[in-house]
This record gives sequence, C-alpha cells and structure tokens, in this order.
Amino acid sequence: MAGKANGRKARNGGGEITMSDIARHAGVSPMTVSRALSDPASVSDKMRRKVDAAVRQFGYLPNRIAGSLSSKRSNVIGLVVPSIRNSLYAAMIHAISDVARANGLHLMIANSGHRLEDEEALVSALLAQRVCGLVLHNSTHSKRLRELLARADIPVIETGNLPAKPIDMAVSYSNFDAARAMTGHLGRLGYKRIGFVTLPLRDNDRSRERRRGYFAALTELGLPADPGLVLEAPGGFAEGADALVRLVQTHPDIDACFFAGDVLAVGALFECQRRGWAVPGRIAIASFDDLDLLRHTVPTVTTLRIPRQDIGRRSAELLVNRLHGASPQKVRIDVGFEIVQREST
Amino acid sequence: MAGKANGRKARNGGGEITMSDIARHAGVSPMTVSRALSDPASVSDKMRRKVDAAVRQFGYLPNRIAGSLSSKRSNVIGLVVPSIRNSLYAAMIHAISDVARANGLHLMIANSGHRLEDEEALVSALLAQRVCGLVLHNSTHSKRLRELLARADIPVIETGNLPAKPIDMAVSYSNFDAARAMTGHLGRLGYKRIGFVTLPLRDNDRSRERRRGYFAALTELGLPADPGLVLEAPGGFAEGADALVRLVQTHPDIDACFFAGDVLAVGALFECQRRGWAVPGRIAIASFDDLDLLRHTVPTVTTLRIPRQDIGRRSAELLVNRLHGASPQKVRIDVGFEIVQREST
DNA sequence: GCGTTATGTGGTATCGCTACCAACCTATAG
DNA sequence: CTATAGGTTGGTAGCGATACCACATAACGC
Repeated sequence: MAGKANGRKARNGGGEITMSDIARHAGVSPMTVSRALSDPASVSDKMRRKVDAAVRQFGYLPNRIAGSLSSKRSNVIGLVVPSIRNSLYAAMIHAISDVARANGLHLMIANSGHRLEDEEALVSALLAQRVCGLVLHNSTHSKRLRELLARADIPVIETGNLPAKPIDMAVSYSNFDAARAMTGHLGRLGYKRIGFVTLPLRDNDRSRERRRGYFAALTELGLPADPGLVLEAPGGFAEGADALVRLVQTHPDIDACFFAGDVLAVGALFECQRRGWAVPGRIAIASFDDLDLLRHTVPTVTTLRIPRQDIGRRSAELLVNRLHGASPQKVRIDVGFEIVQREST
Repeated sequence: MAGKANGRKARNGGGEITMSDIARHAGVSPMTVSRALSDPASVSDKMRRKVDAAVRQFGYLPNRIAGSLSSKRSNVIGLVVPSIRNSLYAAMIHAISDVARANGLHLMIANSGHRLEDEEALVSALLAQRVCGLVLHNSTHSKRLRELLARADIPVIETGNLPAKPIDMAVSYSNFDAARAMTGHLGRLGYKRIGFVTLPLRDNDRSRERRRGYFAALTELGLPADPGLVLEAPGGFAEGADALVRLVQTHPDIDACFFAGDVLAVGALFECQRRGWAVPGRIAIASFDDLDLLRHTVPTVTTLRIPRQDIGRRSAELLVNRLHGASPQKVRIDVGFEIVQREST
C-alpha cells in the first residue's frame, strides 16, 4: 500500500487519475471523455476509440462521487430492514439487489434491529448520503421520520405490511388477512382449540396485525377467543419448542397451534419429535412464511407462502421506473399470499 | 412529491438547503457550520448553539456526497459476498454492519452470485463509488482484479479462506484444516467408509480446500480414498437427500457421510427420517458450519462451528483501525474452528 | 508592557465531474 | 454559392462541502 493520500499536499501531486488526465492523453476535451463513458452513442467512433484506449491504458475509474455531486443523482438506493440475518429479508434483499444491479444502481443496507428509534437515525444517514430511493420494511414511523422523507422528495417503498396511509408506495401483503386465512383454514380442517404464538408485539405492526387476524378468524369460526391460548415469544427454535410445551401443559385440549414465525414452528415440530407427540395426531402445527426448510421436515409443515422475492423485485422495479421519470403517483401493490397445506395439519 | 429537481434550472432556485444557507441564518461562516457539525468540540458554545438552532429549524441534512468529494473520504465500505441469501454470509454481514455503524460507516453490499467474472465488475463499481475499504469473501481473484485493488490503495479484507498470499488482510479459517479435522474425527469415532458430499468446486477455492482436507485425513487415517464416495451437489435440502441416497445405494457399506454444506446435511437427515434409516445407527451424518438449526434437529447434528460473526466483527474492526490511521501491514487472522460433537455421529 | 502561544473564526481554493451554451463542422436544399 | 439544419465538440460555471492558511482575539510569561 504505497502513497497513502494524506491531506491536501498529496492532492495536486500524486492525486487520482481524473477525466482531464484521460482527456489530455486522448487528445480530446474532458467533456468528450465524460460523454464517451456515460453515453457512448453521443460521440463519434473516432473519439470513442481514443477515449477507450486512454481509459484502458491508465485503468481509469471515473469518480462517481464527483459525478453524483455534479449531476445530483447518486444511483444508490437505501434499504432499512429489521434484521439482515433473517432469511426472509435476505430473499427480498437478494431480489432488490438483482434488479438494482441490472439498472446500474447500488445498494446501501442498514439494519434497524427492530428498534424504531434507530430507524430514524439510519434513514437520516441514508438521506445524508443522498440516496435516490428508499425501501423500508417497517411501516410504523415516527412523525419526524415522515417529515424527513417528505422533505427529501425521493421515492419510498414500504414492504412489511400494507399500511392504510402509505408514505409513498407500498409493496406488500396483508398480515391481518394472512393470519386470518390460516386460522380459518385450521378451523375448517376441524381443529377446535387453536393456539397462537406471536413474535414480539412491541413496535411491530406486522406482529400485531397477525394477532388481530387470528382473533378475527376465531370469531368468524364461532370459536371462543381464549387469551391463554396466545403466547408471545422471541423468534428462535428453543422459544418455539418452549411455547408449544407450555400451551400443551396449560391447555391439554389444544389440538392445533399456529406460529407467527417460521423458526418458532420448526422448533416446536422438533420438540414434538423429541417427545413423541404425533403431528398432526396429537397437535397440528402451522407456520407463517414459506421457508424452504418447511417443505423438507418430517412431517412437512403447512404454512403461508409470502412471495418475498416478488416483493423485492417489484419494489426495485417501481423505484427504477420512478428514477427513469415515471410520474410520482401513490402505488399500493398487494402481492397476496397463499396457504400451503402440508402434512402437519 | 412536489418540486422534482429536473435539471439545472432548479439548481439555483428551489435547490437543496446548503451549509451556506444555515450559515447565513445562524449568522456565522459556512466553515463554522462545517466544524460545528463534524467536530463540535472545535467551536465555541455560543457558535454551536446558533448553528444547532438553525440546523434544527431547517431540518438540514449535510450532503455527504459533497463532503466525501471534498475530504476524499467516503465513509462507505464495500462488501462482495457470493450470496446475500445464504445465512452464513448474513451472520457475517450483520456483524460487519454493527461495527460499521458504531463507527459512522455505511455499507454497500454486492452479490457476486458465485460468478468470478461478476466479482470483478462489482469491485470496479464499488471502487468507482470510492469506497474506503473492501471486504471480499472470495479469495481466488482475476489478475485484473488484483491490479485494480493495488491501484485503489484501500484496505481489503478476504474472509472466505486463508489465502497463501493475501491481497492485503485476511480474516478467516482454514477450510482445509476444518474438513481434515472433521474427517479425522469421524475416523477416530470408528467409521470406516466415510462419504463426502461437496458443494460445487468450480471457481470456488473453499470447496476445493475442503475436499483436499477430506482426502488428507483419509490418508492419515489409513483409509482408502475411494473417488466413488465423493459426490458434488449444488446446495439444497433435496440435493443433500439425493446425494445421500445415491451414496448408500452405490456403496451399501458406507457408514458415515460428511457434508460440506449445512443445508445438504439437513436434507440428508430428513431423508433418513423419512426412510427410517437410523442416524447414526445406519449412517452417521456430519455437517460443515454451525447453523442454529443443527442444534435442534432430531437427532442433533455433529458439525464444524465456524465463528462467522467473529469474522465479520474482526474484519470490520481491522478496516476501522486502518481508516483511523493504523499502519498498513499485512494481517492474517485465523479465527479457527471447533468440532461440535452431537448425536448424529 | 510586549512578545508568544492558544484558541476560535473566516476566506479562498479546490475536489472531479456534468449541465448548459456556444462554436464548429459537414450536409443538403434552394 | 449561400442559408439552414443536424450532429459533434469544447469552454465555462457550478454541484456542496472541506483543507489550509490567515487573521483576530484571549491568555500567559517575564
């Protein structure tokens, strides 16, 4: 690592190769170099060849920071997810990443760790980086955050839920409808005492919507809503196992359990295997989100398929359209969900 | 979304709020605003209060693109992983993200999709964005890529393997040693016919190192190296199941199988459950990488624990140190690994 | 009292690129 | 042969911040 740039001294002397350098060596003006690189069709073949040769010779990489400042377009989109680690978000990020890359955009990813107060700070930081679009998973936002976004005047997509009043655009599914549909499905399969294990409810509209959907379905099924059948658990295999055991012990007549998180459901399933409880003979298990894993366990697990990749892809496509000049109209796309009936229910 | 910035016209008129605007309204010079924001201790209380008030009043967010151009520091680190979707990388990214955030750095993540030729393009793009540091998972690089990185003169960390000749710094473990240790472990447990299922070998030094480790251990154990006992499979539950079945059918005397990818191992385990093959009675199963899942399956699965989070954390810390001025010396950190003996072997 | 060091503040000159306008060249029509 | 249009090219003036220097003021020693 030679010649570290350490201050103004090095700026003029050993500074980076600039467009002017390339221009000088190619015998053209800097503007021609700029055009040859960003819109090759706008310069003549002769010029383009000269520029390309010089670019290759010096291994020139244009400075996009300068380009962004000048053009007021950063070509970076920001992403705030509750947890990079969760494979559900990973599937969405992957899809966004693919579409972004195909359109010459870069991704800046930030992790809110499910903390609402951090989201605001992260969005501020991304806006300071002048991202040209933003994807937020959360859809409960502080007032200040909404103001920030309004002032920033960039396209924003919410993906975690279908908010009643989206900030700008939303691509998601209804957590309420999904949980209601699955609970209803269990009821129609004949289960009478259906437990529900929810992920933490604090600062999490998705969790709350799912619980609301569960209760709505019970009412529709004409089943009593027993608060004792509802447990809150942080995500995790052990927590799912633990929740199931507690429900079975406190409510021996429980015949089905709906887990609002896939990992919880799998943890519970393994616990049943360990204890020799037949699934679905002793208790049926249903899950939320179609982890690949659920298709391979023994028994396979009934679940809700949420098209996470579609959410990512369509979000990115909407952003790209806007950046290409589409008129800024509120869009609210419901990607829907699907009940996948398998052996566990 | 009112007043979209559309070209030079809007630049002067309805343009963004700048430091000069804040300075004017606070009755100080732009430089004082700059200092009040980036190094509050360097200005007097009186000035800082005036600046803070104006900043709050206008909801001013400094333009970091301009800041980066001027200071030649982008405060963005680039990350190239084979797959965002894979939870192993996710754990590493998460750790990097945490350390980065604590140090005011942002993350730009790119997905190489295990394609070597894409890695070069992605690194170029990140360098054009003038990232101030780079983390690469892959450690087989094209000649042109190495040249690019040398010219860029920024800290680079490789995390996928411990290369003999790192570009700059490496934080990883030895895939060879790990695979060798696990194979040796199986041998010492008394298994005689040990199969090996590898992930794709093409363009993947990690996979090749693991296979090398497997063969080395067989030699040390005095067991014959039967190429028929080695299968290559793309990652996936079904692929793991399939590989196991094929090995058992072609080599009925096989008594253990080592999977170089965790998902493969779990797929195989489920297949055994389905077919009623006792694990480890009929066949023992060992895995690579300590997915949380492996601690909860029935039976639990013997595996190699690779400290993915540590890799991320230490990589980020090394980058941060360098950016804070640490001398650029080659560092090669071996985070090691650990054999986790469980019920499946 | 005056020189000397701290400390805080402002002015100026970039950073490397792109938008815009003006100038130029080559065709084609009249 | 001149006028007009179309297509390329170059010059200039920023984009919004920071580094560096210069300067003013306050604090200190002898």
